[in-house]
Amino acid sequence: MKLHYKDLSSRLAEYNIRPSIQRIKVLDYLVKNQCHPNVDQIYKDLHNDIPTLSKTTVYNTMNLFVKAGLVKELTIKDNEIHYDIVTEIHGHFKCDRCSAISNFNVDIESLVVEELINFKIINRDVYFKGLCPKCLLNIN
Amino acid sequence: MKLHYKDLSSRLAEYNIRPSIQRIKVLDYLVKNQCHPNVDQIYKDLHNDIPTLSKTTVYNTMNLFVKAGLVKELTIKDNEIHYDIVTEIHGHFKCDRCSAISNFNVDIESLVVEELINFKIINRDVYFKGLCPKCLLNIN
DNA sequence: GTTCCTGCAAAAGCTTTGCAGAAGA
DNA sequence: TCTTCTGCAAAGCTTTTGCAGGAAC
Repeated sequence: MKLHYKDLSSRLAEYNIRPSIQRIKVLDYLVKNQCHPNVDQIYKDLHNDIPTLSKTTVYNTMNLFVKAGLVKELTIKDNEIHYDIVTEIHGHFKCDRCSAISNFNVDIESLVVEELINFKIINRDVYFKGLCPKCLLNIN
Repeated sequence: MKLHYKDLSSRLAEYNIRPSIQRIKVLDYLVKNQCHPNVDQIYKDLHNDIPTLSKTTVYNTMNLFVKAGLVKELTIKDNEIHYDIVTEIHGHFKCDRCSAISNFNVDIESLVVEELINFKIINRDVYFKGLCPKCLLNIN
């Protein structure tokens, strides 16, 4: 599935975001590489394509995307912020060894927590840590 | 319930941590104020009691406590790291408005996730965001 | 006497801010 | 033309590191 300028541009338009070249490229990157990147990864990978790109613009773009609801920030304790273009509810698994992040499906929408009955829950996140299959093999 | 030097000291000993005055005071603070503090809060609140205390020592102490398993770092996307002396598994709710963090009980240990069958899950965290009862009242 | 701990100062790393020039409507 | 966007430089914050003096065992 290859996304072209028009598709990306109209996707931005849905979120009331104007289509600059930088924003198009960042969105394209996020869609093609669903890998929970941080700002540095996005910057480094796009730098070849747009040599004049600055990190500030990547920061601006990601903050804009988050505010618009196009991407989500991951609830992951790390030094940097990681982003996810899949905004449907799902869990995240982070490997303690290789730091790779995987998505998984989990039903926490139907979870009723007695103690939170008077709270308004807007966002639910599930975050597991441990060892991924690849690292488990390498250890044994 | 008042904890004295001996109780605190032996609790540290259980985790093979030597009982310096600073460490005793930090542990005392954590036990008395189960409030998910960050380094700055701990530092500010203990500074009156120990005027010579430095932030570096608080950082050192908390890193030591985490490594020993005496406290846990919260999985909360914030600029700072928050700590929890309750190490049993439970969920955290953070209010978007007043930033207060509350604990709640949730059973995610029994949750079986098909996709993670080949993963080794060491740590499970549930993190909800939204509005706490107090802030809900103030808005309406 | 040795080892470990504290705390100052400096450094490191991520993110935001100010601003001038460029691009877009 | 007027508003918005980009990107450089600098600043802001949290956290870590180096190190010398001090404390603990």
